[in-house]
Amino acid sequence: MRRNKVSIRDIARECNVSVATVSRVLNNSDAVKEDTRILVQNVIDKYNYRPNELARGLYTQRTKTIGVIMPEVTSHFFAKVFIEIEKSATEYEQTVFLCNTLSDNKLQDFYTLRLSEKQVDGLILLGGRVNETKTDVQYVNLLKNNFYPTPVVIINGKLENYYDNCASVSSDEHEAMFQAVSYLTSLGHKKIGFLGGQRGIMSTDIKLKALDEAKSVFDFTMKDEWIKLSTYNYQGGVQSILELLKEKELPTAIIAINDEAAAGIVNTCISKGYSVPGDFSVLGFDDSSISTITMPSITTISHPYEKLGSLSVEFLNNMIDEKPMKDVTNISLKMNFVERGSCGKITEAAL
Amino acid sequence: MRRNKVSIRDIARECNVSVATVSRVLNNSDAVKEDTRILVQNVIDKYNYRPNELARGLYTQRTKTIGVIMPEVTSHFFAKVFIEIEKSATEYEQTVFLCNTLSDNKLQDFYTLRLSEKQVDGLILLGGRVNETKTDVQYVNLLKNNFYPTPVVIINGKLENYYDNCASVSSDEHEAMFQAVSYLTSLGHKKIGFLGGQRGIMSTDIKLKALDEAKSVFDFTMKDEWIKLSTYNYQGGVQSILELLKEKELPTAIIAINDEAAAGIVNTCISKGYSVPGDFSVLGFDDSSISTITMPSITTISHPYEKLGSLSVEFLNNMIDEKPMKDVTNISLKMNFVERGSCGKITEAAL
DNA sequence: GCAAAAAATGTAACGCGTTACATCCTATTT
DNA sequence: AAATAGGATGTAACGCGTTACATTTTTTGC
Repeated sequence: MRRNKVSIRDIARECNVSVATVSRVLNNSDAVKEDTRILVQNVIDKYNYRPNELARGLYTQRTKTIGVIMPEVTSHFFAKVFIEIEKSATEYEQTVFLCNTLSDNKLQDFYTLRLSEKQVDGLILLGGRVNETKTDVQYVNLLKNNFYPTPVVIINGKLENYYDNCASVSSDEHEAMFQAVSYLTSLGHKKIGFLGGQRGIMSTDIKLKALDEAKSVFDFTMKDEWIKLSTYNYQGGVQSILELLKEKELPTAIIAINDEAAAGIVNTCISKGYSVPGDFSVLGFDDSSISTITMPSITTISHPYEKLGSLSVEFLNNMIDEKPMKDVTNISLKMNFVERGSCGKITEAAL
Repeated sequence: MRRNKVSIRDIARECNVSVATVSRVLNNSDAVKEDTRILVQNVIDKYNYRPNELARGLYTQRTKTIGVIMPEVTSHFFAKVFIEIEKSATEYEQTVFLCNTLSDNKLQDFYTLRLSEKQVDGLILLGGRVNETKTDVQYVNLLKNNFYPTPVVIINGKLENYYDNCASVSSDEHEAMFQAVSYLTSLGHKKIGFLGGQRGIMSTDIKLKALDEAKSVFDFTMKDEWIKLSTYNYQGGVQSILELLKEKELPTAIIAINDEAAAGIVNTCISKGYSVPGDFSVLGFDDSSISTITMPSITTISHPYEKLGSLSVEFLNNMIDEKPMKDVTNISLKMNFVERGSCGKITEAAL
């Protein structure tokens, strides 16, 4: 077996003090005589000794570790949120386990159990399909039976009423959708389509619901044939716009599930000879890096990434420390409109 | 303090057996009478008991955890490699800590110590600038003093001769550069420029060196003024092409440090009224998702992502298990040419 | 039916920090 | 100089699996 690192007992022996004293020096706790402190610290430095976090965690019941479960970091949205989570976690002196489920429920279960065994102090769930569908019920049960009472924060999802020790942080996609419609109608668009995404996933369901509700507030139509769902990526955008273009009557504005899909839509329109925004205004979501790459660049609605990350870590830590949450356990944050080139005033041509 | 989870002793008590027996059931080790096994397993299931990995790791000196340190997951290349690392790690029953340094050396040091305290079984270093520069020497010393003897694998970097317990897995960017030049010269290009990247980082240094060496094999020129370095992203591509366009004489083919930069180059050329590949052939690297989004799409040279991930995890585990490495501790993998639309035969116009 | 071998199970130490409690030492008070 | 308070340090239990070794139970062989 590999040689062991030096332990607190080794340090204590060399200093002729007890392990308790070394521990006190390590944690700046209680009183240690200055002479002793310096003596011990010197030996610690001499050996580059650092306490074993496993042993520490075993006793303190706190690992200073949190888990993050998401579908895929290769998606720009998730990667960006992750970076913010990590930044905040570092402020709380926490390290994060990142688990990519690749949208596989089995893998999600597996990682959840794994994280529980690793004694994470808390879990952040991202992009999950936690609502009323069947697999969700199953996952919620797994959480209840095998993860409770470890706290969980869900980002852009719903877990309240299902798991006791939880909180949520969301982008207000409902309000964002109203912003979107308000903007598009102000440009003169009266026919709006929706492309990409998938029912059963929060960010699609919410947007569609909002779009429907917006009908009673704004003057526009949205026919069922103008909704083509598929996936959350570029290819999904391509597929759904190709589907849409088969219709006899077409909308003049298109809201895409996200910027990746919007990019697929923009490029496909252009290569089919349409003009964007001349023939179609295309609006994306997320402010992904891709949105500045297409020509025209994509007008989009961005998530409050930094807040999304920092608040979820803050909420999680409040629960970990069992601090009162001031009744706010579910928060919804405003999304930000980013105007670029893919939307424009309705033109003669489009009518 | 939060209530403790059920422990192996609780299970043992309820079963009227010793903890050793429960442990044996958990690990399928030694012989346990079938009756006992079933009895114990039932109680384990009843309580959804799962052993505490901290305690296990404390004794076995193995945490089944590895660390990955990289600049940023928001970069597509790193995210893709990470996904592959995670897949392979899962096969080895390992969980991974992901640390993003945001290219900050301090943060890199910090995370390295953190991972050491967490007793990771091994570390994979990605995109680091480990070679002869000053900060590297400092980092290597940190590894030696505070991380050794935990094994380290570096992807697309060099650590041999600096750290004892290490291995490396690389994309053969040198050979890839020869492929690139061979391809471009075969299309008739005799003037090749190089844009993006940064000296001191392996993937830039190697490419420039290879480009230089290729001069004696292929018939082309590469003037110093045609090399404009900046960063690894879209903006870097934009900046460097704008710099290049100020030159009196211009190359007809451009090799970009990666696809993000290539995208910036392609789009900038187009918006300046040039044609790609009519006026400039642009070749990228990495096969990032962005390369299929620009118009034209970007001809690129891809990394063997899956191998990069799986071999680094395999090497790491060989070192963890102290298996002989058959003398292969540094491996270089062939990159793959992906022909798309951004390169073409040299035209009259470009001459 | 008994001895010996084999199988099953138990005991207790171990890995390594942390901390409640005990003990010892120094300084202050009278 | 003795008593006391308070500061400094030590002792040992604890958290929870694992495993070497010891002990008990069962099986095998004759």
